[in-house]
Amino acid sequence: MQIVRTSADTDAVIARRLSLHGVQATRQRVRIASVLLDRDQHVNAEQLLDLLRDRGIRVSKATVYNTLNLFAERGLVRQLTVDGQRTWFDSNVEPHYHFQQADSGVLTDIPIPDVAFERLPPPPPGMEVAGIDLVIRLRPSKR
Amino acid sequence: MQIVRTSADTDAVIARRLSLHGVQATRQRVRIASVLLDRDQHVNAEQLLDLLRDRGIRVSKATVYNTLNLFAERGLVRQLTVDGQRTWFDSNVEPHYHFQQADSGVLTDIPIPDVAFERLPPPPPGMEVAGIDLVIRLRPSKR
DNA sequence: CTCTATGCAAACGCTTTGCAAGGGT
DNA sequence: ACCCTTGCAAAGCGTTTGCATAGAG
Repeated sequence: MQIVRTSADTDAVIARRLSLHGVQATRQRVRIASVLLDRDQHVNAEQLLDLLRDRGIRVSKATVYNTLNLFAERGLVRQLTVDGQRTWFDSNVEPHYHFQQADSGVLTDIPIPDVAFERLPPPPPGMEVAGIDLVIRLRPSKR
Repeated sequence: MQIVRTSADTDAVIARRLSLHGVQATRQRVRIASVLLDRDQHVNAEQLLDLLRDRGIRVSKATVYNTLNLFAERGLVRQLTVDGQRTWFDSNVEPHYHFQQADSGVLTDIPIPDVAFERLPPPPPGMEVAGIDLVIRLRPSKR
């Protein structure tokens, strides 16, 4: 079942969500959020810029970068480091892991319950675990 | 017990190692390898350049980059992606995982036997697992 | 009215590349 | 002798920043 909302409605909902994360709900940010947080996805700045343009939303590159970083800082998106080339942002902020296609770099979520650790090393003295990043790299199988 | 070799001896050993990996053993590459592959370490291009300078070895920045990429391609080092800012190279090419200090970015090896998976998701159809990257992010503990 | 966000272009940091000179086999 | 490597400087690419203008509360 698909949920359809008027754009005004959606914007208000988004604006409140931003406020709750301590982010001032400006026009650009609401527009960016409406595209970025619309569904679970992995995007980089350029792709987001394209997505916005596709919908006729004009936002400067600088604002896209600033907004992505701000959203990441405030927990609206998760910043991923999977290749050294660009920064990826994951609109799914729930803990989870990733598959990555070696060729294209495309990311796919792995839900937490799909992975279980039987043994993990204790953190060094004076340190605690801040998070676990697990990436399963994939390649096309031979047969 | 520490193994001590004459530098001439070492260079010959290194040169053979490079050849075995299909890398032509030029002067710069042997020098770089002697510093880089000397022990298990995680370095980026700039750090390697500094290490070389410390030993009075003059190599251009371009050559350091070219050589690191070549070594990675030929399996002499492993390329790591842990932050989006720079590329790290790990002289330990045996499979293993990493701790990463959130503040400094410093990497520490986690030996394979220290981690055991109880459950892992099957790769999607037509794909096979090329590798598993596991990074346990650390922060100073509160108490 | 004040403070923050936005857009633009320039600056930045890391990495790659074009080209001429030098080195390996 | 030929092909590969090296060094230098310039270019490239993703990202950040300075500053003037526009917008939010």
